[in-house]
Amino acid sequence: MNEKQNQKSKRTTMTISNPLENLLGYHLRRASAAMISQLSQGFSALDLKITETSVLVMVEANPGMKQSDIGRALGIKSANMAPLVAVLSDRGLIRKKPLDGRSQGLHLSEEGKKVVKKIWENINANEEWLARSLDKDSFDSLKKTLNNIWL
Amino acid sequence: MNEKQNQKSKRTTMTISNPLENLLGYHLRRASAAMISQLSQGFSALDLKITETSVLVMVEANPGMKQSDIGRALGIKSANMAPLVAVLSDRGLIRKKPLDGRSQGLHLSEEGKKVVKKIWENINANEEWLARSLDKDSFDSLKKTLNNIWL
DNA sequence: TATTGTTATACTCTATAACTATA
DNA sequence: TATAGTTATAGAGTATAACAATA
Repeated sequence: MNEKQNQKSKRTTMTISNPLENLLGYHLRRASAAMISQLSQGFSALDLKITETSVLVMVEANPGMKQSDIGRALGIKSANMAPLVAVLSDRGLIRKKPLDGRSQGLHLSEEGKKVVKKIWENINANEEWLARSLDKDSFDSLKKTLNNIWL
Repeated sequence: MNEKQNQKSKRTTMTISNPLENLLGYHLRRASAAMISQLSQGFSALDLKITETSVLVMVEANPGMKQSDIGRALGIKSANMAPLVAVLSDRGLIRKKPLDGRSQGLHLSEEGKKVVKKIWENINANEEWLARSLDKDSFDSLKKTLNNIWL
């Protein structure tokens, strides 16, 4: 008899009020966190972090590009790009070719190209997960709304 | 004489391709980061972190609520709630009142009530900043879309 | 047994400051 | 002078593991 009401709290059905639920910023933060958690889980099989995958995808799309340009495009500071690129280079996923005395162009290795294919599989699966969570119309309108506003 | 083309790169107008721009997940992450940066800046004047302000707002809306319930509502793990609540308590913004032998209800102090007013000023300013960035229709549809989906 | 709260610890991402070397 | 890249370090948020005390 009325078992549902007793599922969470035993005595009083003390309802929780969350004023943050009315805020767009709050939902933006929660939605982003949920998405990142989902995406990271997929990338863990490749032993890659999200920032690392974003750099690999950029190198694939812009072979020979300097890491400073990639960092600017992704909003990653040069101080954080340095160790990030070092890891990818040490793992043999990217190669550095000198452009001049101070800057080096980044290229994918053969191994890197294989890895990027798997990265895209995960990215596409994540977008589908988002689409499932949002329904098609909301997904499209959200993408259009957010596109080219931030950065 | 075509000065605009020379604003960014000197020699070649090497256009950067960013395939991530087509992804909703990417924009969600960037938008959330931009919003958090904006909001944190406002809270720094109060010497409060975003997670701390979210707890204070919840205590204001639910006086006497246990920290475990607040953590659940906000998606903050109990291991992270403990030091968070301790800081707010040490600063005299909240008070703990024992509910039973193991749980304690949280309440705002007078000082805490004053601080929450300023928190709301910052939150409202942030929402207005978001609305300005997005235009009214997109803002409303975004809020409706994200509402009650995540968590 | 499950819940409340705590401590310790580690990881990801981001930020600033200071620095070297090159254009 | 400005840019490319690096190192060191700190902070904010989140995660797991292990634990004591209580319901």
